[in-house]
Amino acid sequence: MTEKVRVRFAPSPTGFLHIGGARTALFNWLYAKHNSGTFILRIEDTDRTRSTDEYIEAIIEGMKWLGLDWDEGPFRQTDRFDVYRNYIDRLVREGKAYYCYCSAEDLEERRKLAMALGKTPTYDGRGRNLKEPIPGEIPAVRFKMPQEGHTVVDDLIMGTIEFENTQLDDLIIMRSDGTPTYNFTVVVDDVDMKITHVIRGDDHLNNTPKQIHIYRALGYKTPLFAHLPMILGSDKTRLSKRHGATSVMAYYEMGYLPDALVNYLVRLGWSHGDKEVFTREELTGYFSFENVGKAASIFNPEKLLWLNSQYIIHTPTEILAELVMPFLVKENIISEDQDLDKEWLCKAINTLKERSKTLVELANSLRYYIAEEVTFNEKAKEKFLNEKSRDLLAELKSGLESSPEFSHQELEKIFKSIVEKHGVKLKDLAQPVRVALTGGTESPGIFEVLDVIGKEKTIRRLEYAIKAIG
RNA sequence: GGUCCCAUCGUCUAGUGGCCUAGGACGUGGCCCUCUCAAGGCUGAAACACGGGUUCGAGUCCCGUUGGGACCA
Repeated sequence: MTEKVRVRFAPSPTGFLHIGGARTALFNWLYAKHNSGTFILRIEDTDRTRSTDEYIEAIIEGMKWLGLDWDEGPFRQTDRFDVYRNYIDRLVREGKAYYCYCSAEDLEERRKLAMALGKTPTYDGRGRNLKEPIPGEIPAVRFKMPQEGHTVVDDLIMGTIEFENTQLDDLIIMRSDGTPTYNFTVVVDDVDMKITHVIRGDDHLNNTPKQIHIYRALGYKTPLFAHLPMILGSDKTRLSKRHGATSVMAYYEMGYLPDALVNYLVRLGWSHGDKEVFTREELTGYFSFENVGKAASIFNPEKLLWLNSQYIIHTPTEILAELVMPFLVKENIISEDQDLDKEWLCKAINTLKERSKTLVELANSLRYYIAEEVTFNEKAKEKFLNEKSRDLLAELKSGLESSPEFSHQELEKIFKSIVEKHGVKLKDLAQPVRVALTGGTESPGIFEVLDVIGKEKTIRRLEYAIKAIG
């Protein structure tokens, strides 16, 4: 009864994979997975002047990072020019398209004239009845749109939308330079690739009736359409560089986890009751267009950051240890060939994972565990490394030196005895120690920090701090 | 300019005519926990754009207004 679902993501390689594109790709991927269908990656590079191989690579890199694997492709339109040519010739032969000799300048002039008269600029179809080619001129090819009646788009998300055919201009399907146009090539590609569901941004909604007529002229059944609402920036305009990072890979560099970004993106427009955090399995299991909203949504970096922190907390520490390595190098915390003891690193990360919203933050917090020397935050030093704390630090140092054990319980005992002896609060000791060991006033629990740093290094740092007080 | 789409807290959203005194999440205020910072727990403020209908009853259906967005060049 139902044919196998085949969907595609068709970005044009005129830039990196951006947030909006990634969301479109994601919804296609989810729909394919949900229906055990096929997900196809197609590169729309007909615009040769703006398309580059670097961007193709970048898009593929972004897709891979997000874990949106495709089953077929990547296909490239530039490999298919002959195919388009054949279809265009056929349409002309069948009288469904015709040559148009109007130059771009003529058209522009007439448009201006119409605007000046307060009329809607439309193409008048003057080439339709041309019997003979005009010698010496290279024509474009226009598609004959029906001139009466209406066209219905049955959209899986937007519902039923009617367009008056009188509004549909005879569309250029091949420019005079021989290149086919977008609205034509998508249809041909989708037909050839047997696409069953066209899932794309709703910026394409107005093109859809035109495309439907091209399907019909070609003699093919139209696919089902699902137009996704747009993602907007904080000022409700199209998401752009003004709104901060829009390239997917920029989020990798800022230390985001791909699953967090995917989770964030899917909740932009789609929902499943009150649920906020999903595994991939849940996502592919639950996904359906019925729960996709129609309204555009605004990209909210704060919520993404929160989700990322949640994903970091719930990612197994061993995996975090792998993921953080490149960031340790990039942040100059370790050298490229430096190795860290895996077990120790995991212990360190365990104290930090619920305090890190990104991998970059995690890496930077690891700095005081890994580095040989601490650098004091000036304010912290001033406030906590002083005459008052010197004796306490010195006493702790000797207490640690004479203790055979370095366990959490033993440490707590040593701290307690010093605190009691001096009649001070634990924080009066803990904060100076914290500054001595980490350089700052914020860190995991002090006993955990001691445990990770180890006896020797701890004593060395206490010594150093005492000296610093003078 | 024409056409098309959209409209619930600041943001993402639940809501498919009575379950809504409008729920959840991010963010934000307060409190608790506490050696700091987080995480966590509790708690507060915060929305149905407006105006008409339809209906016993409308956030939910219809029409209009306003506002936003997209496409066509």
